[in-house]
Amino acid sequence: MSTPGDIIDNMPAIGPRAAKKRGQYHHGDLRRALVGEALHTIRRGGVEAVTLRGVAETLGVSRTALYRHFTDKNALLETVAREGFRMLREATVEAWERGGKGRAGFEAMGVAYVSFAVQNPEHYRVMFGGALTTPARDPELAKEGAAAFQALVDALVDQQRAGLIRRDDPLRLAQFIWAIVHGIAMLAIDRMLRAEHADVEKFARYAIARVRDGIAAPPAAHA
Amino acid sequence: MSTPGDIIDNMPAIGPRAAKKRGQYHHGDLRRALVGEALHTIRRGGVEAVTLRGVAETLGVSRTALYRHFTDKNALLETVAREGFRMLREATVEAWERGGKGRAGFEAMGVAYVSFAVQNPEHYRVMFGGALTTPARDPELAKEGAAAFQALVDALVDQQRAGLIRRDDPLRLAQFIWAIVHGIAMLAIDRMLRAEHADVEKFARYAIARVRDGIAAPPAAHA
DNA sequence: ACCTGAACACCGTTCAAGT
DNA sequence: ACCTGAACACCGTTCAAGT
Repeated sequence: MSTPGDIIDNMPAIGPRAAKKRGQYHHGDLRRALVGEALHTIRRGGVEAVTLRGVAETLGVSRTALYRHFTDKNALLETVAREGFRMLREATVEAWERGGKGRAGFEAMGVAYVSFAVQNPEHYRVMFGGALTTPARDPELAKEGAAAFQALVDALVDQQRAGLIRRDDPLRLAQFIWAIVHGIAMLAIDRMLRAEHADVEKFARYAIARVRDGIAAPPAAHA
Repeated sequence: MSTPGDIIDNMPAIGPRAAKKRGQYHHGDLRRALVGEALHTIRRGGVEAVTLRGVAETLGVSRTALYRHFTDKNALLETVAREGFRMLREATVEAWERGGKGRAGFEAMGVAYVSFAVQNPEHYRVMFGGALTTPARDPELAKEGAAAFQALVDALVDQQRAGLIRRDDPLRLAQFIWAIVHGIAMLAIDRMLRAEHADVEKFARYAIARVRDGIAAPPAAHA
């Protein structure tokens, strides 16, 4: 066990550390602190390790203080998931652009997607995998998820314009690609890839290469 | 809120069905009954709906009777997962064979995989998705999972021999295909496929067609 | 507004005891 | 062998009360 409250240090800090004195109100942005602590716990031990009581105690706050900022535990996890989609989008878009777009950029984008999942397995599982009680999705979460997906659509349209990819419906194409990287990510996280192919990034490159052949533009039989 | 204890009334009351008389031992195969009841509950409300207390009560058995047949709750869920892999293997192999193997059979196999997942979403989630506490996998579960995977490898090798598919490492190829159908299945289960492509089977056929082009044997430039 | 402690209705699991 | 009830150490959430 680490000392309680050591992640709060990431926050801009209102004072030396953020710990509050017993009996006083919480210092500053409890909402932010709750999300940060939940994410920290998720990284260390998965969603199942998150208990409202534990989070509150680490933050030096009463067990029910959370309900001032979230309707319930699920709402807290939804916020964590939302943050994950934002990070995923930023990682993939940056890879796409730094890779110079086109073929190389697209490969980098795919690798970045899988890498994010493998490096943040428990966080990724909260985003997908049904850890959320999702009868009615949080609209903010849906929006962030849609934005991440849109980045992929944009990259595909760009390549279609450049004549690199067949001109199928971009949404359909994007879902196809998404299913592949998502499948690789999930299998890798669940440790279901054989030892020979445990190098996930390498495997991702292989997959992207194979898919390339499948979605390549037809051999230029234009008008 | 309902009055406490009124759920017991749902039981057929000690007669027609297999319910046992109060105070007596369980009729026959309690182990089987536990797995069946757990699966039933999973289908209706997901893994989270499974409580040992609830399962026991439905079966008219004490809350701790389960521990005579399973080391803990996780062991029960592992058995449910194992059963899922067996069903998945049977469904895919049958599709492959009834489809006449080859191209058509392989497409049928892929569709069967995704269909199983979509028709048994909560069961599928127990098989993957980390619902299990899997620090050390149940060897029986691993075996059943490997058998399901092997069916895919076999189908690929068969097609390689028939010159339909490029002669890459079959294991690698199988993992690639698996990632795709798994990705489609998970996204479908999580309701993340757009309305336009909500017809999962159709979408699966599209994906398989695109992948076909990527894994096809090179245009016969042999010796 | 924001926080608190006590209380409620749940969990999985252990254990001494019964047949 | 197989089953039992009581008990233990947990949960998320509600609620009247405090500042």
